[in-house]
Amino acid sequence: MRIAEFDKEAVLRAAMIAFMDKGYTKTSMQDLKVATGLHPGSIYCAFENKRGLLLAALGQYRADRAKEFQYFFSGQAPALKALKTYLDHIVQECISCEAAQACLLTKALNELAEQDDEVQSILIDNLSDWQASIAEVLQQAITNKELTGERSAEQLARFFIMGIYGLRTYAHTHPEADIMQELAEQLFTDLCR
Amino acid sequence: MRIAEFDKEAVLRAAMIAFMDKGYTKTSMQDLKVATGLHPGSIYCAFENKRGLLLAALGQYRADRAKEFQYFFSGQAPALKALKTYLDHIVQECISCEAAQACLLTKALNELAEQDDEVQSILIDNLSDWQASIAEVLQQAITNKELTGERSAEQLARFFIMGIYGLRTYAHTHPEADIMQELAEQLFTDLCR
DNA sequence: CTCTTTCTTGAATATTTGTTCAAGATACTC
DNA sequence: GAGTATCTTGAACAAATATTCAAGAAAGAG
Repeated sequence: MRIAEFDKEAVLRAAMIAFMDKGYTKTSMQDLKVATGLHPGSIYCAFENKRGLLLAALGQYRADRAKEFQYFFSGQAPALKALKTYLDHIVQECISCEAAQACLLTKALNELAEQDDEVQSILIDNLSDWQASIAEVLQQAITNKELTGERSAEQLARFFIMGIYGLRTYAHTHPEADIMQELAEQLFTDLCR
Repeated sequence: MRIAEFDKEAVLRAAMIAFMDKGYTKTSMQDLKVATGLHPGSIYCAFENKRGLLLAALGQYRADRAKEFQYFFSGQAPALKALKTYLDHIVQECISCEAAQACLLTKALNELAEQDDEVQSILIDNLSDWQASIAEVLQQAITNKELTGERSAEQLARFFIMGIYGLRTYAHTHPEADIMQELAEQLFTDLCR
């Protein structure tokens, strides 16, 4: 017997960053070797192939994001306030574009949608989950009368997520803090009207 | 003497579509040969290399979009009404995802930003131009009292463009007509508030 | 018609890519 | 401590890729 040496989560996070940095196609096995510290053989043994590594990384990403989400919304703060804090966090992520600021889901979606059906459906699943979580928060806000309920929680969630997609893309051209914050402010205000 | 046989604009449009379809990296010379009908030698003779073809295609794209923009905003319709028509047109583009629905600029931005500085700055230039054009339209709407002017034209233009970025990405997951139209409606309403 | 210039062709090239595999290393079991 | 199962290593492989180039084709000039 012999036990695997590497830390799977660490490897997957390293792969995530590499994929976000250069995109799936442009990230070579050489890049992945450097990023993860794993030799090709080990990668193929553990994840089947490059695509398998992407799938595993997507799984890890989903888990990480779910934990993050819980952190932001498990507190005592009113739903809408928590949502604002969450949005600010995302904006901060966009601004401080260290290495790979982008969301792996969005990045992969833009690159691989309509190319790889399985990946696409995984991405859509993940994003739908996320949207549902946001909708729950918004429903809570409506129930608490923080929002009028004029627009449904689902409707608002879709709009909110569209906004974040937009923010992320916008950050590629103008990652300046003041502009990004203004856009987020505007998005949030329109949500509350 | 001998004159070139191929139609440059047609070739560039074909290349545009190919690039939008698979992304720059994944579009092989073989793909480009099929798409454009040009043999590798001719492509290299006319555009230096694959990257040169992308740059040329981006130029053509800009010209085409500028003409399209003029078409939508040269009429007699009030500025805000024209903007709504323009937005509807973009939504329609997103829904009917024939081959490559995406905007070449957005697509390339998501793929190549932070990879190729020259391409990135060209993209930012183009998108800034576009934003400025939208801002002009909005300024006209403010002058005509179609809008309150509570928010500046530039501010609104940024928000509008962020919204379109978001719409385009959202279409990858849910290209259903009703959802897209609802999102666009919501975006436009919030612009007018 | 011939010459010359320029464009076109597509096979050849060099590079990069994802992937495999056999030899070596390691740690657990008995 | 020997045996063995499993992991690690990195060189080797095959496929795909961007690019080049020399030969062939076409069109205008003289």
